Amino acid sequence: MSKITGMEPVQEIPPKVLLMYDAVQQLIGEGCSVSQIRVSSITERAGIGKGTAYEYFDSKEEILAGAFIYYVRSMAEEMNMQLRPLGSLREQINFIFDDLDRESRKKYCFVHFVHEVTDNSQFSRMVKERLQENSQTRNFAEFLFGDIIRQGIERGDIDSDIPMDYLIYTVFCKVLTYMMCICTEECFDTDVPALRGLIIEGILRDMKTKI
Amino acid sequence: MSKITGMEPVQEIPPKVLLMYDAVQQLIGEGCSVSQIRVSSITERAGIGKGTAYEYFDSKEEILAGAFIYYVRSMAEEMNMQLRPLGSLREQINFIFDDLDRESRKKYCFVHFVHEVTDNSQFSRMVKERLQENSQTRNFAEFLFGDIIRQGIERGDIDSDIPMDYLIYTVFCKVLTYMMCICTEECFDTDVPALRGLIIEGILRDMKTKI
Amino acid sequence: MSKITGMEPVQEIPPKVLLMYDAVQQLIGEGCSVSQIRVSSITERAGIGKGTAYEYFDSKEEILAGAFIYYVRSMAEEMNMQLRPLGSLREQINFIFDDLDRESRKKYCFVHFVHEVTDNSQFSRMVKERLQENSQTRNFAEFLFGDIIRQGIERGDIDSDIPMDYLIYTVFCKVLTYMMCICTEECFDTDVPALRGLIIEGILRDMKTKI
Amino acid sequence: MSKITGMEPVQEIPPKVLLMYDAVQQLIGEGCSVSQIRVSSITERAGIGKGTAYEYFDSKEEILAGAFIYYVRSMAEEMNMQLRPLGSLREQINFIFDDLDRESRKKYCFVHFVHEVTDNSQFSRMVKERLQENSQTRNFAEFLFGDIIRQGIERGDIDSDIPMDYLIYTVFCKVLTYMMCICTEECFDTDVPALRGLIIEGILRDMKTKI
DNA sequence: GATGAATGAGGGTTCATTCAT
DNA sequence: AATGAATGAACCCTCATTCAT
Repeated sequence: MSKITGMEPVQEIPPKVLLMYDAVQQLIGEGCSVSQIRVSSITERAGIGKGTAYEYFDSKEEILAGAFIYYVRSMAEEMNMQLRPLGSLREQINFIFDDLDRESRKKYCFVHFVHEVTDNSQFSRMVKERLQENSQTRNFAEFLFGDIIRQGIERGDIDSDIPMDYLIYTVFCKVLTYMMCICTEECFDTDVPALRGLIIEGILRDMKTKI
Repeated sequence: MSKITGMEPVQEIPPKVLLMYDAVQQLIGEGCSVSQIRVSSITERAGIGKGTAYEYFDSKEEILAGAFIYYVRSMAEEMNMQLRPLGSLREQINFIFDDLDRESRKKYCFVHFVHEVTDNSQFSRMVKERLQENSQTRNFAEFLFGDIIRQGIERGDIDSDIPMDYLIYTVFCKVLTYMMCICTEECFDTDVPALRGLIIEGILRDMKTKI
Repeated sequence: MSKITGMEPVQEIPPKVLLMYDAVQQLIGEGCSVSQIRVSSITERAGIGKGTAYEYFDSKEEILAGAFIYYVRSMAEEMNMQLRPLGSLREQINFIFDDLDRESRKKYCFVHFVHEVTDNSQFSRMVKERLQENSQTRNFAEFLFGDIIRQGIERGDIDSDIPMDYLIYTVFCKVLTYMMCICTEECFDTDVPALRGLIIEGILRDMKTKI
Repeated sequence: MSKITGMEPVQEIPPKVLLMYDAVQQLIGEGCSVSQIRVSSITERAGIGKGTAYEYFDSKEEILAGAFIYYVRSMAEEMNMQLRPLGSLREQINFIFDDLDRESRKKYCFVHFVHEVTDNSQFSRMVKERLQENSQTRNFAEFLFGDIIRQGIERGDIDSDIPMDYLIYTVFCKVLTYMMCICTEECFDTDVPALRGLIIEGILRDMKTKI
């Protein structure tokens, strides 16, 4: 049987695979680095047999790739669903930040996903290629934020003269900045709410400023 | 004997330990993920015996922690040495970006370092705490960019009303964004030079804009 | 339900079991060593479900035992059918050798069968005992070659003073010699046709020579 | 470090590797089929750690290949050492048969070795090629019996007009036949001593008979 | 009777760590 | 101090077997 890649339509993903994806997210959220994730910890969390993992995937690496790809896809979809109804870019960014505040698992998964696609490992390349092959978007930042930026342009919140790539990377970068603040706040006792305000103002300014 | 922590004064670091640090940087630069780095590959690169690694460090994790900490320390020192003489923040940022363009090893090491300090793993916490304990700076972003920002404020390039944390995180994340662009350009055919210009303008604007 | 042993009368063997026996022969003929044969590869070849195998057999070992036993039984029967009409021992041996030349699958199956009954493993013992229990012959060499030797004695081709065991082992050994030649000819570029002639002359001489 | 192949000069074989070779021979002699031999059972017998096996060999298959090759090499060497002083081919064959009678381990190892080189598996091919590459002999039968046959020709025991290949295969297969008799005697109550006599006479006759 | 998804015991292999030299 | 052969715990993966459908 052909194996799972992570690009399957959501409704076609077998339930046990969804349980595995969720287990990976839990483990990442709890601070396991990718190398510390064991196949057995995934299957135990998922409540399935170890052998079952290999019914759906060829290797541990494939499991992780599938889980990561599924994570970005569902994050992108979720954002589009929840953000579209909101009336302004400011509200949308606030919603994203609230979401990250609420669910630390999401935060760590996002950070990990960024790690996976920015190092130059074999695994990284594989995940990026697979994501690209099967979607219309050119990069994963566009995958995540392309829609709300296009909306913002239509709405007039965003200056249409600014190159799309810059807009996307700017939003991506500011979101990442906020995430770094909240990821390291216990260590570096940062005044997170203050920075949050500044970050949001920064985004809005960048989106409106002609170059 | 007490072991190496990565915080030793540079002149007190044994030559074999420096060889090991360099080996780690080489491996990261070549696309090894941290989990793929073996103690044996480090010692082979360093041209020393495997047992020797354990004369200086208690475990593989300590080796990596030492190498990472040394990397940030020497990057910070190097930046301060080379950037101080430059006359403006713009020139300083350009110098940093040129440096990253030139040496892909630095780029990947930096990205990896960021990974290590933004996930919530045991290892990450240990590295962050050790860096904090032994330096006057509050977080690693300040460790890297604190000096040039303070210089910019003195010089008048940067608005002194903006909170220090915001300035630091902004520079840090813009630099990170640029690195992500160049790390993923083979995959996502991004127009890197164009983005570079926009990112630099963005930094300068963020540094000058009263909130 | 009582399971298949390999000793069933041919017409009582269920069709799916025959498909499995054939699959085993195919796999052996293709160079799979017994340890490399998987239950799943047998059932896939046979075009049946994996679970079905366990309707007929208790274990993988039983499947292989059944297949081996069936193989020798049908080989013996086939030889007797085809060899009896031939007029001389020489013609009969030539027929056997032609047959082995034609079908490499037979050759490898025969070699494998010999392996199975000459090592001193548990499996080997089981196969030998089962074959003995259910046939009148005293050993598998007699099982295969007993009939043509008895024919040869009646016909006068073979000296009746020579002990039966010796006659049987001699034929067996010479057939095995020929098989070793053709099994290793690619490796050792042997002049097979020349050796074939010598081997046949050797058999005929051994069968006629008083001791 | 480059790994062990089984073709190393005897004095260069590390002691732990010799212990492993011996363990393999013990296990085979006790009736383990090759597939039943575990790396852990080899290392336990050898009294070494499991990891140590992989210091010397790349895989379990390599361990077995090395052990088999070493077995044939030392068998050949031993035979040449012990058989050369004997005055006639008859005495030499008798010596071989006595040896096999005495040490059942040798018998089973020999039979197993023959299995390994007569099936058409990947492993078989590898062992044969390796043996051929590194020795002057053309095939493994010559490897074992070439010397005593050449001696016999010089001495006049063997007719020099008979093709070498035939002589070699004949001796080889008669020896194999004897081994099969003694390997299966518990099962098939054969009169082994009687057969032994006949087999030896058969060999001598085959060696002297012009074609 | 037939199936194949699910299982988990068990094996091969890796690699951080030790320790005798 | 330096070494690297030896180790064995731990992990990935396979595959014979089961059982609900």
